[in-house]
Amino acid sequence: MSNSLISQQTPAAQTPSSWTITELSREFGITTRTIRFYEDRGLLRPARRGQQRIYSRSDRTRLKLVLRGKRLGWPLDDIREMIELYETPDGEQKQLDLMLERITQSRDTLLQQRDDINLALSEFDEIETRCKKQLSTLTRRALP
Amino acid sequence: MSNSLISQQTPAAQTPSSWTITELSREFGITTRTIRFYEDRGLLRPARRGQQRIYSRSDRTRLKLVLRGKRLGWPLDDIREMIELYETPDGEQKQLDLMLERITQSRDTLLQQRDDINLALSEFDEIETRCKKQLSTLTRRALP
DNA sequence: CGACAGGTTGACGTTTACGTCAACGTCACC
DNA sequence: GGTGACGTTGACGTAAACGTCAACCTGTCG
Repeated sequence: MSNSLISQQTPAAQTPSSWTITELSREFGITTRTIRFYEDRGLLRPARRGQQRIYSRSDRTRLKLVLRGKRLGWPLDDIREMIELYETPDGEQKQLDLMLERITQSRDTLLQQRDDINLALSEFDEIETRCKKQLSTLTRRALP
Repeated sequence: MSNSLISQQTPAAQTPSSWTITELSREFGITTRTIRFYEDRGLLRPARRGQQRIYSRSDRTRLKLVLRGKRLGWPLDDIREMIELYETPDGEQKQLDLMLERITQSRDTLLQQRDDINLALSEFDEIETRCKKQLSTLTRRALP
């Protein structure tokens, strides 16, 4: 069994098993130029039929991972490293140790981000409560 | 009572109540140039003594919020909007409605980010487990 | 055959978020 | 009164992450 989380799954009934660049761009709401740019930066490695790019199921998964990384505000280079964690096959001891270290680092970043988010969320709750109180005060004044 | 979450608190025993730009830059590990740039983009509004900038307790809190926004990968303009939510005083109905809408938007973004983080974290757990299993296999082979 | 949709490469432009550097002010201290 | 430490403004440079545009290839439909 492969170590990769990105490898091909058993083909589900209706979903296609390969995509063109415009199909992917439409599905994810990004431009084809962006997708090619990601390839240029080593984030994607689609197959070719002649000149044209063909995106496999795993290429599509990679792209999803890229977009998730973007939503978290990670730079592309960091995203590439992160994705490599998903695909690295069973390696040697040194390789595995390095992977574990990188996982720890990425996890620390994620946990920090999650803490930041939880703080912001609770502060927003507080502000929202105040707003609503203020609003009800206003309407009470308006209807005496 | 003010509506702001950033307003001055009762001065705690030891903490100073104003800072210079270099003090802040050292405390948060950013350059003075960056701090001035944030001011330029409307994220900070320090007082002046002559030409020099003086940062109050609330300026420092704002800066902390900026850095938190950066850790979440938000663009500076979005961070400014977010911070304005913290400071807007009691407004009129229209203003309050707008605030509530913005809070909802920011919260949606944060919740999406938190979902992404939780997904990534659980995937990393999975990868880590595999790595460790693989490692123990290696050491078992090494010591027959 | 022509024309058109879809894809490719390369060059160049643009925005964001800073860094770098030069020239100048100012205050304290020796 | 010079000389640092600290601070300011302005001009310019830069890396990342794309967008824009032109020129070209390729299959296919009428």
